[in-house]
Amino acid sequence: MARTQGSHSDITGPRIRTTALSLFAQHGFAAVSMRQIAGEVGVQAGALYNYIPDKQTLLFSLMEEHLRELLQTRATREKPADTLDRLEDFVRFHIRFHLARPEAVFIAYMELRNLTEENFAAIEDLRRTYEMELEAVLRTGVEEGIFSIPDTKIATRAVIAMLNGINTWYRDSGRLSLEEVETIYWNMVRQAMGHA
Amino acid sequence: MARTQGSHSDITGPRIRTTALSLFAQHGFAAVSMRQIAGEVGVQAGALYNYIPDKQTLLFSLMEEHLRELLQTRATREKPADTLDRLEDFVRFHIRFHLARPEAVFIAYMELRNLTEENFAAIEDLRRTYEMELEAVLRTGVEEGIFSIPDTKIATRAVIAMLNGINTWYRDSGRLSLEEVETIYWNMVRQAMGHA
DNA sequence: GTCTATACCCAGATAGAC
DNA sequence: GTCTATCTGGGTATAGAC
Repeated sequence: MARTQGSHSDITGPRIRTTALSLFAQHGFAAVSMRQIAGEVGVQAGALYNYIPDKQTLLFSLMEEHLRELLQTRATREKPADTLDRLEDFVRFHIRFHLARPEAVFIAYMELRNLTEENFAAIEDLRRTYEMELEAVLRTGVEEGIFSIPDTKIATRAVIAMLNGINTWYRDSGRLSLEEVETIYWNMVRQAMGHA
Repeated sequence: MARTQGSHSDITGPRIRTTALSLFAQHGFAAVSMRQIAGEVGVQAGALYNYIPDKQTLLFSLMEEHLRELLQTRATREKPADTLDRLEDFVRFHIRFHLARPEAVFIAYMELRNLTEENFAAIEDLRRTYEMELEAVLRTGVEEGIFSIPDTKIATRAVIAMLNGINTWYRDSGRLSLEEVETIYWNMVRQAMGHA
């Protein structure tokens, strides 16, 4: 993969990010070296620093980009008016979005320990924003009497944890289609929330 | 914490393990050095190798010990005859056992990437054994007609993921007691499994 | 923008004195 | 069983030539 020489600013920048994402997901942030990333990209380690200030910032920006895209995509989506439909929409959206980018999801959950304090706080803030939408739906449903759960905060966490678990086992080549998985989980979530 | 000199085989061995467990949970396996472990224990790095062959084996043995204790504890527990009671027993046991040793749980899930192929296979085998008990209960319940789930394998994973999520937020000092958390989750699980 | 070279530091693991 | 000392390799990041 050795590069002779030359200027490739449009290509190298994005390639560093996708390569780092993939390597961090496979081996973990701390276990991946800058030399390793550079090697896969096809440049020398020093060249990476034309694009990123340091390794920590690279990790943070990958996580931040992922969460911002999540919020952005969610925000521009048309939402059903009915509360039950809204929960179904959230569940199906969550599964689809997260299964489509397993590496980013994995990093965003597993590498929180490796963020500096400030960066950690920023990422947690974005995640909280996302989860608050789900909690709002659940609270509305409780007020309307269609859900029966004693604590919407806990129910929110339970739903998110259950859905995130899919990423640990789902494979495109598996025996169930994405649509089937969505439906199975949607039913479990609906029932768990005490919907009749 | 410098140790002058002398022999402490009964103390040092266990201390290495508890210290490593704690440091790995906090910073991640790859980010913790042998010198760091030795420093906290109060010995020089070289002395660690009187107790462990290498860092990889240390990680593996910590995970293995955790899972063996899980299986052991579970095996020697009296099980209710009724299927619904059995599921409730599993849920409450799982929550209690895992909340009691958050560091070991965290490592056993987060550091799988850092195991060699053989060690990974051994750990996954132990985990599968544990989860198979839950799946057996669910399958029995479906046959008896008290649960209504289309796929017991997926339901098993969903329940485990939901319960494991508790470890990411539960604190002894929080607003809910362990008993309350258990009951809330037990109800969500029961309903998710389609129990009337 | 990328290269080569390097500063500086720390990693895992071992050898041999005590 | 622990220490000190050390081997060997690799880490992040920077400097300066092209």
